[in-house]
Amino acid sequence: MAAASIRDVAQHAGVSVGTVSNVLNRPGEVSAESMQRVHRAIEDLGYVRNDAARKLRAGTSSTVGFVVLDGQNPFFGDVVRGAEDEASSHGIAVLYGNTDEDVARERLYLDLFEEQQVRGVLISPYSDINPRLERLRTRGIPAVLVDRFSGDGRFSSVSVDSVVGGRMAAEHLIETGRRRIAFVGGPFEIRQVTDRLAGARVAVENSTEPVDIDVVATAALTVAEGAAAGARIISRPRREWPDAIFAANDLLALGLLQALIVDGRMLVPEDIALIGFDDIAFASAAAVPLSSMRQPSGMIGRTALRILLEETSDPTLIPRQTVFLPQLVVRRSTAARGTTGKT
Amino acid sequence: MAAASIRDVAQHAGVSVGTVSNVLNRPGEVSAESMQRVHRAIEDLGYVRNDAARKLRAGTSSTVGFVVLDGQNPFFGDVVRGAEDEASSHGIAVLYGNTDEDVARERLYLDLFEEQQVRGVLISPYSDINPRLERLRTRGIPAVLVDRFSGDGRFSSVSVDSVVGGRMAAEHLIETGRRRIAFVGGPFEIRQVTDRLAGARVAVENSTEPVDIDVVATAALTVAEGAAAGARIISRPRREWPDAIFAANDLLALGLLQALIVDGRMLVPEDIALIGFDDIAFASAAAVPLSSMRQPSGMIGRTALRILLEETSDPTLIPRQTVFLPQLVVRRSTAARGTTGKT
DNA sequence: AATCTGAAGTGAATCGATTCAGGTTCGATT
DNA sequence: AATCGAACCTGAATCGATTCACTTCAGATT
Repeated sequence: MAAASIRDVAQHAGVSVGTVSNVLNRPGEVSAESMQRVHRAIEDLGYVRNDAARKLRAGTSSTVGFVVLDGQNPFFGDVVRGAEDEASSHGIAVLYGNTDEDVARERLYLDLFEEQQVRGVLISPYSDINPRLERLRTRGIPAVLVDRFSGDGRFSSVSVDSVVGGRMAAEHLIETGRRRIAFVGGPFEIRQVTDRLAGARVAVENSTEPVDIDVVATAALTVAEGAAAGARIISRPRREWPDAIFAANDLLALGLLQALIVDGRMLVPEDIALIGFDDIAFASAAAVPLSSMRQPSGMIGRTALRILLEETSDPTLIPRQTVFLPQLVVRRSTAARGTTGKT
Repeated sequence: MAAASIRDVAQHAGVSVGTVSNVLNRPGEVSAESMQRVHRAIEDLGYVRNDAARKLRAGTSSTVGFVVLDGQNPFFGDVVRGAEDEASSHGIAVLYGNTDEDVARERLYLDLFEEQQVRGVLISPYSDINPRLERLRTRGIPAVLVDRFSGDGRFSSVSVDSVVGGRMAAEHLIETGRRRIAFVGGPFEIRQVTDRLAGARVAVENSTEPVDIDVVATAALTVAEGAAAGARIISRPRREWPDAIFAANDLLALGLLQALIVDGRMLVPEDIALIGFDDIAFASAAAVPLSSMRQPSGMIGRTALRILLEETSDPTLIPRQTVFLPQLVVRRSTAARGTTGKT
């Protein structure tokens, strides 16, 4: 049983294909009578529009591609979710691909999206793919960078100011009396990591008190790497133990927390404060609820999608950089020493 | 600058469009000479295949739709990931939509996938959509149910035996000396929840020792609901405290764990054992590493996709139900009372 | 009665990749 | 030399929705 085409519908309703198309696309220009008959026919035949034919003719689709860096990180899950919400209110679907920090897959998905003639592309880039995105643009497919500031201003971007976030986190640690801060994060190819560290350094330098900061490098932003980093910190001679840790993201922080609790010699927050970044859902659910720099993740997705749609409808728009400020969320893991603080 | 079409490529290379198509689709039937010239031309013109035209002609695409119940749950993230991996090794892309337990969105995505003529649909159903799936099937679009046994055998499914899983979890609690078990879960519209409880009841009845089990209902399978349920349990008179909790999934379990630790009167695992279901990544990273029933989540996704592809290539295949057994993962949260067990 | 107007409708051309019946070339075989 | 077949190539027809120049016709205007 072949699917019904627009021609079948036209025949069944006793009108021309043009009229059927008008019923579907500009209902104003059709008499009530035809309208009804066409709808009947559609119902009877179970007709469903063939998107391929429509797309071929129109040269564009109602799909948007999203190339995500790390689908396992709940932070990106929230961003995708926001984009999806916004998209579905515009009748647009999000096609989505995971790169897992793999250059080949990043390219694969961009090719795929180009073949599919998506309306536009959201991407949290891993490698430097500006040239690739330029080419897409000449094809009429705009792109918006997500969670990454567009340094050269060639594309619109939606991100969070990681430098400010890093500064706020470190200032919070200093204000609550900490003086020896360890920054845990890596790899340093990831822009956000270096920015957060840079921000923390600013806070340290601006401090009226003398504050130390040292760096513990990790190979990835995962729970496992966080736990490993924790073990390394614990194995230091006791007098070199920090009294605060700033983790580049919450996954690391959760790993660190686990390592510290298992070891048991340094209590959080009594002996050592711990703060993460992203404020994923699991941060507040940790055994010691985790302080964190909240990113408005859903909002990032929504905004990116909205900007993308604006650019598709007016290609002359100049790229604009949207930067949100992160927000300090204080929970028990950074309570000051004397405090019995619960959250 | 209009994008180059296959005709432009043919002209540029001095061959016919048919030959260009052959280069792209059956490289064996083309001389090395033409091959090279066509590839040159493709390079020069920056040609990219128009997927819409190809799909229109072929009547089918190389895309698969995945309708996911709860994109925020890391368990589904892992399933999607597995499906994606398998798909990409077949040159197939996964289009993915989140229903968030919303009937309207479920229908929306199915409509969308039908218009797009996807190859097939993976779905973890929320409402009863068998009729809708039947219609898709008459259109040549097969569907595979994910994480849900197909009761009437009309569709293939890939799931985990939740009854057995529930039994194993409860047996483990009983074997390690627990006698008063609380089952935390809900809503009971979700099949998995009732199955897991049913399994636990079987274990209790089969036990040679007298074992109590009672049910603490939740409104959703989330961390927040878990914490709330924990508070309710703690507020009971002391002699009615359970000595073990079986949570319907890990999100609940993590919430429960947090509530118990914050309160501090019941130690895990000394006073109360805690086991979850799914074995998401955060389970092992919890402050008290969480015992759980592991579901082979990635495998579920891979398998579902593989079955789907088989059904697309041979529509006469009879639906088959694939059921995995969950696996008990013992960590510290269910260590026997005397033990200093660490994991 | 002749003419015009606007609303409603028609149907052929179009988008670009694929397919396949038919054509050409050329070396091997008889 | 004639015949054959394999290898390779050609190009028109096709998929289905959209578009737009064109037709139709009821009713208004002169």
